[in-house]
Amino acid sequence: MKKSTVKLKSKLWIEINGIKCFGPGPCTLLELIEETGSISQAAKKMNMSYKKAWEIVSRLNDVTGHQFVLSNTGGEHGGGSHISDKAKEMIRNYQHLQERLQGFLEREEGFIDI
Amino acid sequence: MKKSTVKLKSKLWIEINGIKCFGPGPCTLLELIEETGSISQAAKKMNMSYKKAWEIVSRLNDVTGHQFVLSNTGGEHGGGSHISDKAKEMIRNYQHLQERLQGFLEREEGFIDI
DNA sequence: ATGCGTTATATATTTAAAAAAATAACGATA
DNA sequence: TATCGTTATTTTTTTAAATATATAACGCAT
Repeated sequence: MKKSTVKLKSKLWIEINGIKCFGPGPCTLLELIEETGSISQAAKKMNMSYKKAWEIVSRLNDVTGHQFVLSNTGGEHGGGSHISDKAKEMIRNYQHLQERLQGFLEREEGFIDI
Repeated sequence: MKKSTVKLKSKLWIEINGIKCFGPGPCTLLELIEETGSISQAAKKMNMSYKKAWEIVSRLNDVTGHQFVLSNTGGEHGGGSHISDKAKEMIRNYQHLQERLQGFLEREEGFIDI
């Protein structure tokens, strides 16, 4: 008889004025926009449709009142996007929070007994 | 200019052998089964289809190897269900954990600045 | 002017999840 | 044996989410 493995899992997100706008998906997306310089390439890298990526960016800019992502259309390579310092700060905060939550869950996991 | 309200939210669940089996839904369901003595009435009370409720119960019994919910079919009132001590223990553990997580999030919320 | 890759947006299609509906079995009771 | 409300299960329908497709605009380069 094999002992079963018990794991605590969670999903963490931020709501602004009641609107869910920042979780694991948006966080990864922002990182990839920074890395690739483009929303469409970022979306492709994480197997997300451009439309969904655009909606995330749009909602983020909208609800925070900050320009998390700045975009240009046209030009040499068709345009592109990059993220603001505010966005970078948000990424850092979220990741730090995520790590602390992970620690919390791992400590608690020991107390779950089935 | 009104300051926007920032809230940290999370969802917490337990996986056994990689299978998600206990979260807020199942927890409420078990409580209502205890309260009503029936899966169907419990499901109705929380606006859940009987089928989904039954699947939750089935998976829970299956994956834990414990009889979290014990059912009888037929008989005076058509049968019914009740939950085991193991299930009650699980509910307590989960709720306690949820409370501690809530505290964690509220403390962290102050550090999020947008 | 034409081509390029991108942003921006709307529309259509597909997929997955949830709910609803239908059916059978069960066992006490009348 | 007919009735009852439940559990148990399958099948159908509805709903929601995600994806795919299509189109226009943009501005630089050739």
